[in-house]
Amino acid sequence: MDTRRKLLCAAEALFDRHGFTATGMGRLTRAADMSSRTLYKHAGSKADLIVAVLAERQQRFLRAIRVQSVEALFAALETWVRREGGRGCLFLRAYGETGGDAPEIAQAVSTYKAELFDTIEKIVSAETGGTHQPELAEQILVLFEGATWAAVYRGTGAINAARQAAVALIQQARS
Amino acid sequence: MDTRRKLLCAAEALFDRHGFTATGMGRLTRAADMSSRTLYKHAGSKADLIVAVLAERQQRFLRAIRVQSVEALFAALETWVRREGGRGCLFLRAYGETGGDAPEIAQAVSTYKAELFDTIEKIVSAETGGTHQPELAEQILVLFEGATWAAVYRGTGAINAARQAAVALIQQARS
DNA sequence: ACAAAGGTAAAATGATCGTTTTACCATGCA
DNA sequence: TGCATGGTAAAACGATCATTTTACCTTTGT
Repeated sequence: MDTRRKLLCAAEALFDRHGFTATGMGRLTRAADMSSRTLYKHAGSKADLIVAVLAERQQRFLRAIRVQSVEALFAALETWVRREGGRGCLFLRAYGETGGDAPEIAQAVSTYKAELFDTIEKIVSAETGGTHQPELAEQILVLFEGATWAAVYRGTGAINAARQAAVALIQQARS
Repeated sequence: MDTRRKLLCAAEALFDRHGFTATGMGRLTRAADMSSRTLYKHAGSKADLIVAVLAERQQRFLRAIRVQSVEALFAALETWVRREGGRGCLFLRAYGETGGDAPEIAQAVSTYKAELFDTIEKIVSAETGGTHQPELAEQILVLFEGATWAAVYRGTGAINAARQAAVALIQQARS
């Protein structure tokens, strides 16, 4: 089923570059190079398509930041932004566009963010000698979120700043 | 001209709660309790209205965070989020919904972010004894941005975490 | 040979979009 | 008295929205 992948790729790119609501199904069928009938047979509805795009993005992004140190975490984010461009967190953008009025999308966002926090918590724990430090993990999460968004208007320099701040906080916690 | 203020207030609330694109002019006229003719005479167009809302928000928000310490900066953010709710940065949301396809909105966003960075830079400078430290200021900016967004899904706890991280970074820079 | 599967193009559906128009009503000032 | 000013309601505008329908074309496996 190459069709579904083609659809998801086109949809992810368009949603990311032009926004979810502003991207119409007409533009999607053209970009994915398929008839609207085929699109609806695979996607179900636009909301379903958004959820599918988010699910695929979650897998891809979490795999991209599967690292073992805080330093590498921010390096991975920088690589991602250089490759894909930085337009903020796609999940929060989806949530913001619907105002939480679409429960399925709100659910996808909270699932992703929970897993993101979990990922960061594990990295932080590994760097501080296996100790549980939820407050420190939350600080790193905030830096990660901030780097993602600040990169929109300040470029990858913001990610570097975040990386240095994160390293400093970790080092301070270790002593 | 009470009419214009009524319009801007209603528009800001609806845009914030339901998104810019998803908020139609019909819903706006109902919320602002005025005819569409009156609305268009004051607003010009929807894009103009969005720009006007952002300009008003910029003034209001920057006034709310006009403080003299990093600690107070994050306390002010927490107060804001408690009062107005945390749905992320309205400017970046507007930018994300249009994908930068609307130059007037992109301009409003970059103007605001420049002034925000300036504000933070001054606070940081005051706290480090008048020295210029753009890297430290950028770290605080990233924490501020991250706190704004992480509060969407983690509540005000994320702002507290950011505040503590910021204070630690400032203290470390002072020694 | 045949039928199911999966695709196409193109038109139609009804709703909603942003915006403008038409026609009217109050107010206050000259 | 008269005439701007600033508002109202309601209809109409053409465009676009998400979605469905109709009718047809290729594959592919049995």
